[in-house]
Amino acid sequence: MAGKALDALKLQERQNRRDLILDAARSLFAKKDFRSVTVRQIAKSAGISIGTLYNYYANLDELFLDIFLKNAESIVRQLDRQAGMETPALKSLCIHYITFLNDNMTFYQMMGHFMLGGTLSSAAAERLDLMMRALMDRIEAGIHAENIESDTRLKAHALFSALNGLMISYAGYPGRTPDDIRKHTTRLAGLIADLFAANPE
Amino acid sequence: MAGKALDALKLQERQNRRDLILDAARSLFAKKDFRSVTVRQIAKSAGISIGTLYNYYANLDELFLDIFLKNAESIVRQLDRQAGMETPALKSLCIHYITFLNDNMTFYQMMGHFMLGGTLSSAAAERLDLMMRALMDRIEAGIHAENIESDTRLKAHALFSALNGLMISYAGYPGRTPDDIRKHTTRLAGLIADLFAANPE
Amino acid sequence: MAGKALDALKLQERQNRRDLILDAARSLFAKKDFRSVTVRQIAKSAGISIGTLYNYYANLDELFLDIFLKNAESIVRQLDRQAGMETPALKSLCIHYITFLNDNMTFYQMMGHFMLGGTLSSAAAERLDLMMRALMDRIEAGIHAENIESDTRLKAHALFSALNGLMISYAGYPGRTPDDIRKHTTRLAGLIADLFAANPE
Amino acid sequence: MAGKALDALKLQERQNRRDLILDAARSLFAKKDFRSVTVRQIAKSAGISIGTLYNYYANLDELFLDIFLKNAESIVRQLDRQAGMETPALKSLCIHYITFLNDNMTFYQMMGHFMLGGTLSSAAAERLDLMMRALMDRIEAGIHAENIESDTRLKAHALFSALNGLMISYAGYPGRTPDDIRKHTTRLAGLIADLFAANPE
DNA sequence: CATGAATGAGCCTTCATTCAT
DNA sequence: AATGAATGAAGGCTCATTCAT
Repeated sequence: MAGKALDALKLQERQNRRDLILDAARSLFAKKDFRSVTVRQIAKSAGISIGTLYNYYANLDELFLDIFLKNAESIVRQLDRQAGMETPALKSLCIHYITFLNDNMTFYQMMGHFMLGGTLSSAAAERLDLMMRALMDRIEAGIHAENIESDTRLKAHALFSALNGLMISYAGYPGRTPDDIRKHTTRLAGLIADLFAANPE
Repeated sequence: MAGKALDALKLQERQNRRDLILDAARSLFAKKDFRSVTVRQIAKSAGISIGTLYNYYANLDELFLDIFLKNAESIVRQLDRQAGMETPALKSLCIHYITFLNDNMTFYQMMGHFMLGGTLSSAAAERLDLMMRALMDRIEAGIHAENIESDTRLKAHALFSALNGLMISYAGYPGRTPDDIRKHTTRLAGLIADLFAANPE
Repeated sequence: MAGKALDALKLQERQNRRDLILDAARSLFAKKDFRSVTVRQIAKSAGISIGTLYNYYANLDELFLDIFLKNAESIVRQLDRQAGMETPALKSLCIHYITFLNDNMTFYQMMGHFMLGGTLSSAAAERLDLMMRALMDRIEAGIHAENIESDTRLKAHALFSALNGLMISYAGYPGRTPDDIRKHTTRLAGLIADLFAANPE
Repeated sequence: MAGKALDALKLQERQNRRDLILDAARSLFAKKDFRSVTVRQIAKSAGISIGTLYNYYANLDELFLDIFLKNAESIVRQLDRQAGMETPALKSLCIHYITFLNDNMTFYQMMGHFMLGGTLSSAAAERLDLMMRALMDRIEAGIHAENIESDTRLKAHALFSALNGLMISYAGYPGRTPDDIRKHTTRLAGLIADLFAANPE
């Protein structure tokens, strides 16, 4: 029993370390494109050696995936928290999500990285898939909340895509400030939500 | 006057060279992710030296931008050609565009590159902006064709984003073949087009 | 006196642990080149921690040397066992030895490691020297068995070298299977044995 | 024609550079085990950058192979030069070869590296094979010179192995000076040569 | 204009060994 | 005695860009 408790402690300690590394990496991502962040920088920023970092993550992509999934969990939790509290439900959900993307560009960049270019291990691919489904569930729930009954999963896919598309289309638009971007994408998210909510069946 | 003609000739010659390089790069992109293509490979594929390549392009990003814009021109031309020939107009346009993205993943990846991560010179940014506007004009025209009158530019933005989003959300989805992707994104594009065409004003 | 017995027990226990580690390492060498085996792998394979391994061996080279010497003991025992049982004695001995080398490439690679590149402590060097002499004694005995009387130690050296040389010259020869190697080296070992047995004094 | 001459010049220049790198590497090998020599050290010693080194050699193993083959060429030329000039021919050849090995331990270490552990490209394997055959031809010629007619190729293999074996068996023998080694291996080489020359058919 | 050799900072990753617990 | 996390120097290699010819 003591052994079990010890193991739990160790596991906790290990998770703490991983979180430390994760936070260090995230703080770097705030300053620059995540693809240009190096192992050295992350290790230094976390106050550990390079070797130690590799004790916790087999390679950079695993670390990146962990951050991505942490972020995804976070947005899922946020959506769950606000579900049913605001009306209209779908519009509120869309605006929450697009706000999240504006606040977490790294999440969005990583989505692009893993979805377009990445070479994922099958274990990693599964984790990614699972998380995407969880996210999609919330969006589908938002659609249900609008009393839409037909093709809800498909519509969730379409809506999810449409929101994601706002960022690739406008996030780095030359000559716009982050605040401009936020306003524009939020407005467009609202417009898109309305379209989906209108339910022209 | 002779000088002028000579200049024109030179300019033409220069453009020919650039086209040669462009085509070489494009043929490489067909085989592999554009971020993993090296200058050496492009030069070799174009049958010129690295130094010569740099006589025509100041750096890789300029070359990439050129390719991106060439692709954009191409899709604009395609949209112009099919405009008014097929009905329903907007749905046809959307499916054309998503088909183009499926066929030209490099275009899409570059859009992500420039919109999310890139550091463009202001001249380059302007060229990019101009081209995006031209593309947007066609989409707006498609919306007009559905007899939608209000907020057409905004809706064009929303629609453009929604279509782009399909790729980042589903291209590369683990376990799907390119053909699966194509079918799914085309279907979703149709659904999105219908929503926009429904015009619930 | 009780202390003495306890000491002996401890010593025995210690030796058991060393044997455990040795066997783990050997089983790894069967699968891959010994230079590419890591401390971590050996520890894991032995079911102990890295730290514990270092309680029993000051460094990797000491472990390697121990394995080498264990292997050497083994071949010496084999030669003793078959001595006088087969005729012609020398040829039989040579074929036994070359068979052993084919079956224990690690032994041979380690011989190369220690004889060509290694930096041995003087204690280690002495252990190595002792074992080589023991091996040489058996070869010299084989030469005596052919009624050769002159320069027998020198001839033992020459014969030992000649047999060792078969491996560096043919093991790993590009395009040959392990079985090809075994046949070729065995045949050559027979030829060499005949030359030494011919005794042209 | 000018182009051809220019090409030849360039080729020559390229070869000069490779020779420069080769010599730098060789001078390092004189001081330490060739496996512990690094790319950085070789580049520095050759007065060039790391990148430049890689312009001439795709990887370290290619460089090592080149050095090995250069050395092999050198011993082949030496054997050709002395062929027929000294008697007894075979003994002289053997002593020449063993002297060469004593003077060029790196050659011997590399032989071990490529024959035992190396991962050669097939092109490299072919170059290696060709050179080994050339060397073997000389040894076979030496056997012919002793009026031995039967199994000469096989005997060449055996003799070649026997000589190579002298080094792995004695080159690093603990407590011996290089001069001790040289004397002992030379003496044994003579003994071996006599055995082969005795031709007990 | 064309060439392509030269550059070298920078990349990710490995691994024998140590030492606080 | 046993542990295994931490270390960090060192490894081989890449590649956009420059510049002397």
